[in-house]
Amino acid sequence: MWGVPRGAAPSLAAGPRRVFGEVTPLYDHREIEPKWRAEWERSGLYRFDPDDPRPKFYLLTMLPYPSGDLHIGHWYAYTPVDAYARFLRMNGYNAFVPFGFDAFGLPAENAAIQRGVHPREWTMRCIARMREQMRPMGASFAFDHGVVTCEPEYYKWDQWFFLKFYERGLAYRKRAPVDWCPGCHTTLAREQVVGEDRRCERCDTPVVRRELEQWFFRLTAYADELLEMEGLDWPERVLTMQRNWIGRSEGVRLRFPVEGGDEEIEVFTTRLDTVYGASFLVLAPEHPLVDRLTRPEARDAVADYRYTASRRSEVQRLSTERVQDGVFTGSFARNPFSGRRMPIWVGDYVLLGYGTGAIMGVPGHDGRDYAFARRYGLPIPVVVRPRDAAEAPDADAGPFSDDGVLIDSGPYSGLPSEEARRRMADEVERRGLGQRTVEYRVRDWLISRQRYWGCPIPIVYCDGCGTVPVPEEELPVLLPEDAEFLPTGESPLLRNEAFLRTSCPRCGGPARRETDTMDTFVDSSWYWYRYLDPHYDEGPFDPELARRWTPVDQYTGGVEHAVMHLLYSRFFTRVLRDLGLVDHSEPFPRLFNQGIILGADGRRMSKSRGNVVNPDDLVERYGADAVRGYLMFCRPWDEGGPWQPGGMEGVANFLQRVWRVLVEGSEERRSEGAARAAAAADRRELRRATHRLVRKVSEDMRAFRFNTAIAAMMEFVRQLGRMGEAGLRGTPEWSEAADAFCRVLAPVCPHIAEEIWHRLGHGESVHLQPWPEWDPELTADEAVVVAVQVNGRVRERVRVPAGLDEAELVRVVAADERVRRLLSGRTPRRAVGVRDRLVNFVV
RNA sequence: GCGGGCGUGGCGGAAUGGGCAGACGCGCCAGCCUUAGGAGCUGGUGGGAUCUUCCCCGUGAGAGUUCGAACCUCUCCGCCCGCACCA
Repeated sequence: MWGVPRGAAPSLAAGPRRVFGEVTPLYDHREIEPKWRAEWERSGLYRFDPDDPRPKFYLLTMLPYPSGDLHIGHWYAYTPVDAYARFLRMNGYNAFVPFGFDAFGLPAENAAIQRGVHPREWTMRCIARMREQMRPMGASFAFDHGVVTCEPEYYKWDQWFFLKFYERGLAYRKRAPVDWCPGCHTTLAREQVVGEDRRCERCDTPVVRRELEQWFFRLTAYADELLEMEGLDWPERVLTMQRNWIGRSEGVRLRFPVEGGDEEIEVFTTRLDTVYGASFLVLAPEHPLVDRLTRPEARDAVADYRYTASRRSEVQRLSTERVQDGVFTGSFARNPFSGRRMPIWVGDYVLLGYGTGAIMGVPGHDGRDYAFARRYGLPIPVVVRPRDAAEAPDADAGPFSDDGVLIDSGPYSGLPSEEARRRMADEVERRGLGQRTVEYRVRDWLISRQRYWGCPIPIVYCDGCGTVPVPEEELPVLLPEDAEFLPTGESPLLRNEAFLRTSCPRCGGPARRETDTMDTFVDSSWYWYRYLDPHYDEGPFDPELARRWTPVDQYTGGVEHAVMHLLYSRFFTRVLRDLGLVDHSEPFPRLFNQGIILGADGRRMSKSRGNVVNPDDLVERYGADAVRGYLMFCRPWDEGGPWQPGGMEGVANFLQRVWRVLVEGSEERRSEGAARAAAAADRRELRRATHRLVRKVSEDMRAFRFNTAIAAMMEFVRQLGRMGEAGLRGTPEWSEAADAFCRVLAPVCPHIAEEIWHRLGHGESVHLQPWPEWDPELTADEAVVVAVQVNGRVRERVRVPAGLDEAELVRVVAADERVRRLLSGRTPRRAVGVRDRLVNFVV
């Protein structure tokens, strides 16, 4: 029943083997892996039951975009998730591990343009293919709970959320300078523009600036709250990235009166302590006051400058070391602290989108202002000196931008920066010049995309009523199936009359639909709630299930989503909370980032580079269990790196050995006859090894240290093989060892573990067994070898009873014959003992 | 520039409440088995000296703390990642 048919080609890793002159049965993954997968599917082994009374565990992995081809990186991300899920179940948890697809997005639409396939069909084919490629992994995921975000029954609720956001003023439309990707023919959120040369995160094309009317989600309303991350068990760098991205800074808004009128210029500063050193003001070129403040004689120069600046943002700023330039408006303001007359300049190193779009120039204490002042010969007052320097720093030596002690600052002279800021802010507020404020770097989330393959924004425009939300009962606003895909770069929705033309929900008159679709990050900002019951139709998700099953207990995924997806999801969850839909603020209290596997050449895997490692080939050759095992063994899960093709063999050999020791070995014993009487000491040793294995694997699995867990299994099997030779087969200790080993192997290599489990004579699946327990008593050594050091150098090793305390250990070791010889009569000045480790004699 | 992380054999990596550095695996070497082996088994494998033992040097570099440092402190060097005119 399990011999390899003569004609069948055995897999390379499991070549025929001769024992006692005949071909013996061998481990053939091609036979057992499909067999067990079919069996698990048939018996519904991993069917999810939300009402199962065992403690729940929601284990979630970021849903992938269905690119159509699974590569080894996907396996690297998902295999440990499956192993951990199996581990949890064996530990008594009802683990929910759904798997879905982030199915809207540009590649499908581009495929439609290039190959004439409808995006829906393309996407569904990709999903089918990826599911097919996932199958051999034997993953215990709840695929039937996996949402596909391009399904109307899903995106209907994106639209529903949009309406809720709109009602609360959290979704709004405004005209603003936005980032446009010429490659993708759409606007992008600020988070999707990367690098110092500002490229599109998807296609790497440099973005350009455009002034457009777009929909935004008011993320900034939650900026402060999103900064609260205490208690999140997340990788430090992700926390840091989010903190930096939100970029909170405390400061003061301060108004400077303009000479000869009643205009005022408001600036934001975090360094109010330097206000006596402010010698000029700079406005962003787009600042609304520029026109009014520009004197007739400066008009041409300012207009020129603004034009150049506007072009500059469209072309790329190639250098970060660009000079700070600008132009004088001809107007002056007065410094309300020093009384100094300050020229008002326009400069594009000042950004309209941050603070007030205007700054006070403090060249003595800010690098950019310094460069600007130098360039245009503006005065450089020095008003702060370093704490430990008695003299004022020389203005020619460059700006001093640290905190220090104030000088030449009227009544504030002599105060440290921090205290001065406090008192000066009091004065600002007292005199009505401005107030303390907090500024954030994060912007509202631009969600409009000028593309077809996304969730339509449920808004219509009526000549009479203006912007009108689509009523809830009319959702979903369906994407028209009959769209035409042309390489014009324009959304097909713009030319689709049937979609475009509608009637106003308010007055019934003719109206036009919004043609922008939503950023696909909207789809992925709440999907884990929908997973619980993907076909629920009374709301976006079943609130009762959400109450019991969320937040997610453990989230895993790539670090590339550190700001985008994770920030949006945290924002969404807070809005859901404020809508009364969930009772928590953080969707993912625990996050783990797996590393990225690169091509063997050390570069990112891509078809164009030809360095993609295909899991199908590896599975065919070595079997899914070996591939799973190797991926979990090759490095710590949070580390990535180049694919090392050679390493596969090691795990394949390990599984061969497992088979030989546990399956073939038992045959040999039967054919050889009775086992030799096993020594009692060996039997104790075997139990010790078994219980230590269980302890080690339990601890490592819990902490996601899969590589060392597997190393421990490898060591154990080697030892087990030796024990078998020593005649321990057939003993109760052997049975315990084989039994426990099968169970700890099961999460990592589920197929072979199941096969061996059954061959050991068990009827029920190994995956339904409880995780083995270890007895601390049994893991303890009876005797240990401790190192004997003299002056910190190992000179001898001595076997002593385990568990001696420091004093006893030193006494026992010092009494040893070889140690006495080593010390040769010298009396140690000191002896340090470390239990079960070493003794150090200082002479 | 700011922030986060990391430097251990030929390679991936073990070992950080300071305590025998290099677990486990790849590769390499030797032996066994074999008609054969790109299979399997056994053993060896940081560098140097000696070739049996004893010894010396070794965790990016240098210093420090300590009986004892890959681990703690300081300085420096290098690499990776994120942000980058944010006032």
